[in-house]
Amino acid sequence: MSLVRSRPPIARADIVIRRLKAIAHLGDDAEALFASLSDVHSLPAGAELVTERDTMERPRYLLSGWAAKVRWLPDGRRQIFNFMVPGEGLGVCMRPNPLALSTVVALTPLQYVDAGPVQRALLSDDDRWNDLREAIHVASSLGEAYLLSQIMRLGRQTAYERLCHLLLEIRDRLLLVGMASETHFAMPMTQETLADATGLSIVHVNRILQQLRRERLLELQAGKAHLRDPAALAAIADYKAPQPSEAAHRFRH
Amino acid sequence: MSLVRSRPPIARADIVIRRLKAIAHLGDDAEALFASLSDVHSLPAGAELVTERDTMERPRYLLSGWAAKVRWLPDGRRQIFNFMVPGEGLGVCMRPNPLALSTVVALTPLQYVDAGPVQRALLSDDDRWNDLREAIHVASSLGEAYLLSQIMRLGRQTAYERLCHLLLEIRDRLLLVGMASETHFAMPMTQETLADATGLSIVHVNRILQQLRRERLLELQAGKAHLRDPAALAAIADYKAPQPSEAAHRFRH
DNA sequence: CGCCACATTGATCCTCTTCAAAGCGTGTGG
DNA sequence: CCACACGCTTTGAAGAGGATCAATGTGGCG
Repeated sequence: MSLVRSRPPIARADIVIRRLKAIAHLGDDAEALFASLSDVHSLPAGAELVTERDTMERPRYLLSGWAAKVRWLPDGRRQIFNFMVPGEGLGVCMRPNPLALSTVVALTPLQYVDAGPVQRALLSDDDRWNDLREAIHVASSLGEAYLLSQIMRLGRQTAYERLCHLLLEIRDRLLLVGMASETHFAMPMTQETLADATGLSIVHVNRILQQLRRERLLELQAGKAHLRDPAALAAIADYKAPQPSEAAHRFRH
Repeated sequence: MSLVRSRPPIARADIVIRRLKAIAHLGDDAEALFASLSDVHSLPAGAELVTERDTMERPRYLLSGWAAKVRWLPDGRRQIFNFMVPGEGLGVCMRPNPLALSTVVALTPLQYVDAGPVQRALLSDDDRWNDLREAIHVASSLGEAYLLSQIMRLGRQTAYERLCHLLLEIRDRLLLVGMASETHFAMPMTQETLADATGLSIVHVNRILQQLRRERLLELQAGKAHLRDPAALAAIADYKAPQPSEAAHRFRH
């Protein structure tokens, strides 16, 4: 597991602040806390950030690149539970998972920052961090919503619907951190990755993507996604965006 | 939504205590707190305990009967995210979900108890409830593990494997509260319910159950399940029980 | 140039769905 | 006590969605 500590941290936790501000209210103290995070690490594609059943190490925030929470069956079948996009946290929670429930794999080269200070703030009884706790709660709730969407896709949607739904979810997650527009975003995933996320075969993913292309609903090439008709895609997939901000308003008030 | 308050509460929260003690260490204070819960309600089969996107009301513990967290697609397709068996909690968490992420439906007539006092203890800053917080954390972590198992089943397992896996998981969850032996437990579910949980059609569930019966791996009739060869089932499904207790030991120490 | 990872295509197979009907058990009303 | 209805299970036949196998195409890169 080759950890490389970048001396002058190019990537900063700004993206994390952006995300948390998008889903909750974050005070100046909390913002300063994130801005002070500087223990940045890099990993190559394919590296494991976390190994299933290991004790969860230090909490982290992804600054750049993509990761996926995965599990394998003994015969090699792989399922992706969830993606991690920049700005999202890993093991940062009021409930520090003692044992990792899944392996986390880098899908691309990535950078993350150690969130030890955030974790300490969370677990302290200092009221100054109440808004931070709220934001983390909302983030955690969002994470659960993503898992439920995944179950819905896998259990009751067709291949066609699954892909539309997943792409819309990814767009919205990138939208939260300012890395997407309504119609365009970077998606550096192979079709194999998409297949492991949607529970399909590579070949079938390829064919469905071609269909979506033919129907002028989607372009997907060179790591760039272009949703040519987001409304149509949402109708196909019965896609509804989670409402984190509304949740934030009601919490603790 | 006909709520019936039973005057002399026949069902007590003993089963909740039993479950939490099985997955964590629970002090006398916490045990007394649960024992004092007395606001018991009953619901008929088919009633909704929680409606998706409603604000989450009072936290509860299921005392008897079965429930399921579900979501529907517009055309009527239904997916069950997770079951709830007696002893399990709903909305009891350091993170009180502001908006319910799924509808919760009573699969059988059931009883639950209002857990307002538990929630207040959790959110207080009284150190006396630290072990309670730990137990709730472990329970919440277990809940997430069940969601991940569900994703694995739906995404990458065959119908045959899914049913074996799900039945073993249910057995273990009932085992936690003393409502199952290694091989026998009550399972008052229709095949339709099983289908909605496994993402299969009713007809196919029926055929797979028959196959398991023919192979002398399983009996399932009159609401009773009999796993005739749990080891073989586990091998088929690559089933591994979650380890909540080990987790509990490491937490906060 | 040649290698490698990834995308694409065609053909065939099979798991699972759908549709339709018939059995079965239980509770209810006449 | 029987008739009937209703919910659930079971069975058969046909069809579709997706998997698998195998090969070819394509682009980046040492």
